[in-house]
Amino acid sequence: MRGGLEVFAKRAFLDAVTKNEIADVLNEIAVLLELKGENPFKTRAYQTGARVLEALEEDIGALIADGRLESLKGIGEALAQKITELHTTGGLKFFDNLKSSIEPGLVEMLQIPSLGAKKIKVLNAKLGISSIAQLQKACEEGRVAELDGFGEKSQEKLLAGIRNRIAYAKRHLNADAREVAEPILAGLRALPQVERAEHAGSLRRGLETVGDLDFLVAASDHEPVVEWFVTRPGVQEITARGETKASVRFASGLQADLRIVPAAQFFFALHHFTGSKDHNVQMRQRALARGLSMSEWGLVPAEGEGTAKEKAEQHAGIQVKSESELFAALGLAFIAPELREGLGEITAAEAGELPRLIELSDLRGAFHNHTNASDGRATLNEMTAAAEALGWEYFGLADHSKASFQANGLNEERLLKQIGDVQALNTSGRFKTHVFTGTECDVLKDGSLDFDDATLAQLDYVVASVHNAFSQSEDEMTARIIRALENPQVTMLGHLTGRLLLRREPYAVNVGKIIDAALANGVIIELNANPWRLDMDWRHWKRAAERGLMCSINPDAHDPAGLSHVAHGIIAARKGWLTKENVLNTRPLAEVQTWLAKRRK
DNA sequence: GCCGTTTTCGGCCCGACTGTTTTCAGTCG
Repeated sequence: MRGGLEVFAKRAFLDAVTKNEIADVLNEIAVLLELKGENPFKTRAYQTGARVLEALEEDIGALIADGRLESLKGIGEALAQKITELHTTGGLKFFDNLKSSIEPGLVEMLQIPSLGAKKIKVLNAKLGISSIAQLQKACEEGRVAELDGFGEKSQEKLLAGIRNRIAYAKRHLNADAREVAEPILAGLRALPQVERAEHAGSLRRGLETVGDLDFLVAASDHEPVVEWFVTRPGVQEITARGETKASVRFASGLQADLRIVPAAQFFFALHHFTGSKDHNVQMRQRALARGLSMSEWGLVPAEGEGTAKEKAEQHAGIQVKSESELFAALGLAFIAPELREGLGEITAAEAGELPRLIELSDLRGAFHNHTNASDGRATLNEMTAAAEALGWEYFGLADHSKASFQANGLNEERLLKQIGDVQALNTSGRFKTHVFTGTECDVLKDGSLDFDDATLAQLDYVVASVHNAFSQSEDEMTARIIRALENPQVTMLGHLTGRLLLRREPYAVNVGKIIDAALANGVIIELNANPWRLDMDWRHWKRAAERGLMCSINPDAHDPAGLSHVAHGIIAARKGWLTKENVLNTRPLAEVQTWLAKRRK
């Protein structure tokens, strides 16, 4: 969110403000209103408005011009006025005034666990605290514990939160979190008291990074399960421990939550804790429209006395034996966890228009792989053997080109020799897997390619990738990549934004224009399946694929184990609503050969 | 601030845990 605002400030005068930049401002307003102690429903209205804009597929400028903003559910008169002012003038007086009325240190204090708007207000009013540093000092001097509503424990917790806030705020790669989660899940399932166990949350939704782990268990006896959970190796701190819920923190900062529910409620709880928040809100609203109240406890009549939990315990509601039955109870087809982001999946499920999402078993091969000829760690034979062991019909080689000197990129001479090696290997019949010759060819600063067309024409396919001059302006970078896509020798674009999740920001590039150019030139955009990359981002795929963009799920493997990266790519592809028809490497060998030949003609 | 087959006011998703209370507010998801 903060990043978005910086972008907004920088380009406010250059160009029309985008819907995502407007959404960032609305979210920021919500935070500020919360700190002011405004009506929480007003705060929520701004957040809802931001979500509506983020999910908007139509051009915001057209909506404004036609005066149709208020036709969007969640946008009323006041928000429409503010959105219009932001879009047309690049600024918003209301936002400026609000910002200047609140000390920035108060916003920063929200990062500390157990500290919300109300407590921050008290700290500010009673002790004059308006920054994390001042809060730390007050805690150390024992002044916070003396306040009404605070105590010794709160003070200690705040101090710990301040000290650890960097580690706590850190997110974790989905792949890393999964590695921690799988043994815990297996262990839970092996406990005699446990009937069912699943992980939930953003890990189950397949989000590229996750903040914490969520485990859900149906168990007859709670205490032994909680005890087992909080004594896992690596647990540094038990942050909560109740009868049905426990939270622990690992040394890495990763937090894990355990929730125990009765078996009858398991699938309601699984759905609830798989989220996302937006998906859940929409599902609850749908339930309410049908006279039902939905929670992690169940789906019960909204009318009548008692809480949802009490009604569920009296079996007053609908019983389900799977998530499919839960969706069916609301007139919906089963929605895969990866789609539960509140981005149109409920409407599609109602209309029976959910896609049949791609699965790992649909893959018949993979492109964009390295060998020790450049910066890989295995030979051509070893990599081909690994591809054969996966049952793949084909394996696409793509070592670096000479401009990637740091990666030992191949020059023309070495590339031609490699082509000969591959041809010899294919004709030898040593492997059932066919090897495609290729290159990951550098896109040079001006958009020209690192090999000339005659050299590229000798290959089966070409991946064009940017590996240097990341600091070019958005216009330069966009033009550079488009020029590469316009070269008929290029088959696919590698890692579109160059991002490394949690490590390196994407370079500035206009994704929309790149997608337009790829469509216009019949070029594939890769979904780089390396768990650090997952690039192009899943958020762009749904719309792009609807327009006909072809995807290739590429492992970017540098050793045999790296081929399994495709599993991460499949998850990202599913989040992008992709079916096997959208992805080149689900097709049989002969079809792929035809496709590649046609593209290069 | 938004919304409406209960329509211009009065709701707005819901529950667990913690710490501080002595019946509950705040935070979190």
